[in-house]
Amino acid sequence: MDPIDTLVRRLRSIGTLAAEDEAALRTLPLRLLDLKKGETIVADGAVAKNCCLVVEGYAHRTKTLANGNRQIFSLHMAGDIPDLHSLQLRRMDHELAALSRCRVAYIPHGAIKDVLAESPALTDLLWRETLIDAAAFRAWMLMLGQADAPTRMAHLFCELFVRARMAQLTDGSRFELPLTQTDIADVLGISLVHANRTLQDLRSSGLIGFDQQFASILRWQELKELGQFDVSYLHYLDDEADRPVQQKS
Amino acid sequence: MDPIDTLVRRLRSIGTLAAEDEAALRTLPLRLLDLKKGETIVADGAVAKNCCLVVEGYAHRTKTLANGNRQIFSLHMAGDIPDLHSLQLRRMDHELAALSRCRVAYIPHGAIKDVLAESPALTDLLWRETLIDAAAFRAWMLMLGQADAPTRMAHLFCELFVRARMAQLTDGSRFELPLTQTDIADVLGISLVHANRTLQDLRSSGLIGFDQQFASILRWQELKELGQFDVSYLHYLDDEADRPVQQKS
DNA sequence: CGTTCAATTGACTATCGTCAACTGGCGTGG
DNA sequence: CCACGCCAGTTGACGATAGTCAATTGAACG
Repeated sequence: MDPIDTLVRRLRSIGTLAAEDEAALRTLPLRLLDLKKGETIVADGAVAKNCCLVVEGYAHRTKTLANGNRQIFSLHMAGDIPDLHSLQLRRMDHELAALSRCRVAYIPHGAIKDVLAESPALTDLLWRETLIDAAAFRAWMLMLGQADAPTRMAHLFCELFVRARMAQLTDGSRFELPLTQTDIADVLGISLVHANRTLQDLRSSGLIGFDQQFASILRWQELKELGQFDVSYLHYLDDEADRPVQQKS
Repeated sequence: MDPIDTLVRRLRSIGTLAAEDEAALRTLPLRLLDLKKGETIVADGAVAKNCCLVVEGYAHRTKTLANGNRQIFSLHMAGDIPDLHSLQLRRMDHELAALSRCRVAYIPHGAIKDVLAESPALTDLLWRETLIDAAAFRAWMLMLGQADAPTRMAHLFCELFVRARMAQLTDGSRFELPLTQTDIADVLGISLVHANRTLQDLRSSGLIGFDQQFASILRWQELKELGQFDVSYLHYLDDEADRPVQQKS
């Protein structure tokens, strides 16, 4: 899969990308890198000189408290640029790392700025992308502050499924999700033991299937209700994001 | 106080603002409005046509879950534009409202876009402002997911104090903070009763003073440690943000 | 002077965290 | 080839942080 294709698909799902802007993106110099699970992409406190486009697999952003507690802020799949903000905030206030084995493309800030200088429309679109990132943080703040563990977990699966589907990474109701239960616990802000028990509840009530590498949405409507999930915060252009899920027969 | 003065001060604290860009900002048409406590500024789901600059008092962003639980995402003081993101994300995914009696200035999107079209530097600066907003969300996600109530509360007072000081809204270690304990609870993601007890602990241990309208930082160093507060996520340009607090004698 | 809102307190409950032990799979190295 | 260690998942028992319910006080306001 061509790296820029994934980016173009992502941008087209949230806004209008003119042909000449797509052409400009395709001139960007890329440095491809394959990463192992857990490898740091950009360290907390580092001064970034590149942005990092996820091409395959998953990346995540994380911050660790003095007592060792870790919070995962976001998960990123093909087409995402998790550190796009570093264009304007050079010094990282958190860490970006590979969640699974993954492939990323480094793009120098200078090259991106050159392209943006020529296109206000593309500037708007990338700005919009960073704002959708922020909107997702708000959605997660709402979960972390106000929802119990089952709701949070259902919400997580809802968000990841919709994003994967919009990025054409799903096969029906099934998609790759290389998360350990420890990772899930750190996203949801609950303990590993509690994450394990909550996951078992979701599985046994037939809402989702999940084993290490793959997740399946078994009852979309019920999962959405449990997770209090409203897709609008992801700010996709069209209604495709909210269409029902066809189950495998 | 001139509305644009507060905005200029805010922008100068996080980046470089050229004289001609400041001049351009001063040409923006403003519609001033005085709001009562609790009044909605922009409703959840609304399509925004203006941005809203806080001139006096406090505004806040909030979202309510189906079960009635409310999470406050952020508090905003003079110089902030809490809905700057609406430039690129027209439809609100949360509500903006007055936290206390406050004065705001509406600025039409069109006027801002006209100014930004002439100045890439100002575009970068406002983009940066929205990204600092997102960075604050991450800091709060970390608290909501990983910290206990006393830590969260200490962190809240740390952040509000530093921002108020940078906005020149403090008098020594004292600043206006028109928050009810219900508001605090909704920021911290804890119950009102628990917020009340945690606040009493902070007061009786001598770290802060707080009564309805005003907060005082009594032991800055200890408060920072309890709140695990590291100012860097606010991305101020200079070190002033991290200087010690002089107590009143 | 009554009503409402904010703060406070006590008592009880429950969700969730911690500690600890056990299982199974997988890869590596002797 | 098998033993060992490591990692991920699972389970039980217990404790603690935090939520809920309920009642009281005091201040502000009309």
